[in-house]
Amino acid sequence: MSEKISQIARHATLRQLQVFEAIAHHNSFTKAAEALHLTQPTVSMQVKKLSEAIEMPIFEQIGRQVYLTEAGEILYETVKGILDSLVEAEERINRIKGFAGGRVKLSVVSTAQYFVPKVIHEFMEQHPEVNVAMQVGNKERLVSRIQQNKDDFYILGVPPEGLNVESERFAENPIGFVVNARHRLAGKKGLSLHDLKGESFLMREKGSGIRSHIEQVFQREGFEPEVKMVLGGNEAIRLGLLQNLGVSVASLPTLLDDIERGDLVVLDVEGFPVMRHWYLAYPKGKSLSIASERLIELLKLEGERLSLYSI
Amino acid sequence: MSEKISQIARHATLRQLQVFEAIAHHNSFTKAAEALHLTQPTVSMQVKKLSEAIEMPIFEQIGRQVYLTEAGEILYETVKGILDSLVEAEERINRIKGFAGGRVKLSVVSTAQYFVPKVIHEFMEQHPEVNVAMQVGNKERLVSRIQQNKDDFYILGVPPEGLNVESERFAENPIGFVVNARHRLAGKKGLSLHDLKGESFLMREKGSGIRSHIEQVFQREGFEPEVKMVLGGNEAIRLGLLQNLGVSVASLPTLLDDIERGDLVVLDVEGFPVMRHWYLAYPKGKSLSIASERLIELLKLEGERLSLYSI
DNA sequence: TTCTGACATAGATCAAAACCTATTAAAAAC
DNA sequence: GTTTTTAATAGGTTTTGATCTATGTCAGAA
Repeated sequence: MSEKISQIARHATLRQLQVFEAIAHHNSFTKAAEALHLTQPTVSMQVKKLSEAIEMPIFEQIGRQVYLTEAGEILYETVKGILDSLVEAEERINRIKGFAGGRVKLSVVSTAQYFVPKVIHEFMEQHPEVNVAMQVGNKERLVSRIQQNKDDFYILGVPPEGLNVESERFAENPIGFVVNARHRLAGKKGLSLHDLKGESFLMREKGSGIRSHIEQVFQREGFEPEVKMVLGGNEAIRLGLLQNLGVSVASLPTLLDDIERGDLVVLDVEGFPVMRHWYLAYPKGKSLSIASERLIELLKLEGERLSLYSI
Repeated sequence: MSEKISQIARHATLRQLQVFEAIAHHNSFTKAAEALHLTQPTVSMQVKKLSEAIEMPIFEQIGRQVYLTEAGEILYETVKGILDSLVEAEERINRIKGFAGGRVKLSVVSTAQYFVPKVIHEFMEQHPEVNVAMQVGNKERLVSRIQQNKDDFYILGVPPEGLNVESERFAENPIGFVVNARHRLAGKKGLSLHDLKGESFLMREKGSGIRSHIEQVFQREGFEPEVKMVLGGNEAIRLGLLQNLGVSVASLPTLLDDIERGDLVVLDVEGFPVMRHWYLAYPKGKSLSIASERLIELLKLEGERLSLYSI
């Protein structure tokens, strides 16, 4: 532990150590002065001060040569190490200033894991020297991590409240009716909820954020779907749809690939898609690294791209 | 190489690093201020300056907690290392200030090797943590080492001239007639050179410093000894004397043990012993360590002890 | 809402660091 | 013995470091 503060640290200065290093390196006060663009008396003075701090001579002059004393030699080894480590630290910091070598930590709610990794991948191709660490968790876990300042930023499905964070809606998360392309309703225009009566429904388990949200909408419209299957997890819904087992209400971005490929289609139902959003958040006072900012930028771009599908 | 001087070293101060370390350690400006007996604004100011030196924030405040930024974390690791290494250097230097851990290097002319090691041994018993390194060499070699400032100090048979050294006559090196205790002259008082005529002489080889010195004395007195044996080296002379093979002229200190034990005796010849000396020398400007000074002190004591036998 | 804890800012003082120029001192080289 | 090289000393200026008190701000806790 560096609890004990040394006399040296108390009374010496970094400048003195630099000058000392130069002298020891050149074995000459005058040469060191030249190298540092100083006058010779200046370096003499610095050495004198440093010697006083150490309470021992650090150089001895024999003839017209200077030599390190024993104490000087000990100090020299130390000082070389110190100056080198400062240079190294500075290099590392410069690297994170200018991108390379930095790391970005983010946590996302589980529903975001369908599109964030793709963006991270893109980011890492552009900046291979940046380390990205993504955590996935439920809302509770995210809130806890935010409070502990564990990550650089977060992606959530609802704007966090009560926490002191900057948050920003950055992508639309449209929820819509999806069917297999071969489904009999596929492609039909101007459907209303009533046209869906009697359809087999594939629904997420109770407790899913999406399901509770959708149920509110249905209730408002007085619509009661005939639920054929309750499937846990988004992936199960997706597989059900691909096998044309029925209609589902789902977050469209998570099915984007299949929709783009034409295997699944979004039904044109009045009042849908219902719009939810993704929120990007970070604690107030957080100083984001350039790398983080760049990744956020890419996420927003992807967010905009996704939003095209909401129209 | 620490040729490149870092921005940090240019603009930061050791004090700032200390304060920074304390804050990072306590995760609090206020706590750090207390620990360092400073006010909170003071440490805030130090951090601000340090941040400016680094050109990056090093702390971020989230709620009522402070956290290191990424740059801060890099800096923290470095700073811990720096402060620790300063403490360690200081400890090492303190050890040589107060004896332990130091080293003493000396070079002696070969004729001194009969009594110096004994003193070194005594010194090392008193200060077991000091390293002593003794080189033995002829005069030419010693002069070369002096010029290169290779050792802390030197022991020679003549005061070095032409070199810029402090030198001090520190022990007498009496040259006298020695015989076996059973020799017929042993114990006789008030002898003169003429009483030695006809005695068998054991002499060092030509070229020995002692022999040439003695021959000058003999010549001055018009004395011409009957040399029975010429023996190379001090040890050969000693063995010859122990076997009572004759009279010898020798450096008494080198035979001290046998004389004290009573096996050999010094003859009481008028004008003898002739006095030579040992000289202790070190370059002007040399800063001697405490350990060196202590060893020199012991050497002088031994020198005085030896000198008792010159009376 | 108000209170409290924690850092930031402002303004000021004092000490010291970091330089310089000019001169002195000492040893080595010529 | 004079010159040259190299460091020390003296004396002075300017900058900046280090620190204080008093006050402001802001988020979390009560």
